[in-house]
Amino acid sequence: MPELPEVETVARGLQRQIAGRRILSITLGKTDFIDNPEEIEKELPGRAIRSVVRYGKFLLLRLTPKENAGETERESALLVHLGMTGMLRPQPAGEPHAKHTHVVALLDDGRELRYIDARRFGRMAYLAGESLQEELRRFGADPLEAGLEEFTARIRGKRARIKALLLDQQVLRGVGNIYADESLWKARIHPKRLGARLRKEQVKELYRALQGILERAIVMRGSSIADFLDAEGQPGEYQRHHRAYGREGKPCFRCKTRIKRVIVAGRSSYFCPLCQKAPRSGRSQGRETRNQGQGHLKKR
DNA sequence: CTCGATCCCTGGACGC
DNA sequence: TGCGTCCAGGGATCGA
Repeated sequence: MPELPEVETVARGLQRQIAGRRILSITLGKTDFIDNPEEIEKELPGRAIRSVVRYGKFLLLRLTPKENAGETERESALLVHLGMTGMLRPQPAGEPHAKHTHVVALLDDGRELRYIDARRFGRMAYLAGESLQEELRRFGADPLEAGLEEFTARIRGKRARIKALLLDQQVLRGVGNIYADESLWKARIHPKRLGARLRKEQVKELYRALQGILERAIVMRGSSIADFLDAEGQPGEYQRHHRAYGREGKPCFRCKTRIKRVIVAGRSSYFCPLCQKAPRSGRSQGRETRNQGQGHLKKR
């Protein structure tokens, strides 16, 4: 499932492979995940791909203006969200199309940029000018660009559970379920803790954990757990370093306690029940701790 | 404001 | 082998 490190990996691969190429034509398959398919068919042919960058979990293919369009140069881009199973990669035009290939852009060097997405949980949109800026403004800070001050303000300024905040793209853009759980594990914070009730020191630990994990995951070209492949068709390696995500019942790397799984913010959340202390029970924070009195805390 | 529930979609795992 | 069922999850939406 492409999150920030996976999308960054794809963006870098595409930048290397297709930046500068001109789009000659567009062929669409199923379009129910595309905001404006007819505009894509009309606007993309003739434009070159100026650069490919990541924006949160989106790929932003920045485009040149149409050649003869005398209009004032408006920023234009193709936004691509890979959802759960989306893949975007250039392939020789002669190669057969994989199943679930829904968008094909013929490039000026004989290759095709193909969007393949079995579940179509992704999203694609052509946007320009103010509507592009408006769309980008909807999202929160990039976790790798935000300073500690901003991060702290965003986390402590809300009363939602920390897991929900990490997943909320309007708070931070790019974090998904895997890296949320991994960073909470590293910072020893229970996913049900309220953001507003974290101590400053804990927020700082979370900030450092999140940045460190994202950076390391980018170096390893992301996590391939289901079927993530980068722009070159290669899997990532970071799944070998997961400490919490997907490890239900397995021993915690710190204390050997079995990793537990609970649903928080509607998503599976993996955590160590010993290292990541649950919030005091109460209607506001969930009741996982109902029977964990002070009794056995210092059991020795 | 925040919550959970529901829907979208398909492939893979699992049970019989 | 071949069904049926459940689950995964990012994001939108809706009602509580």
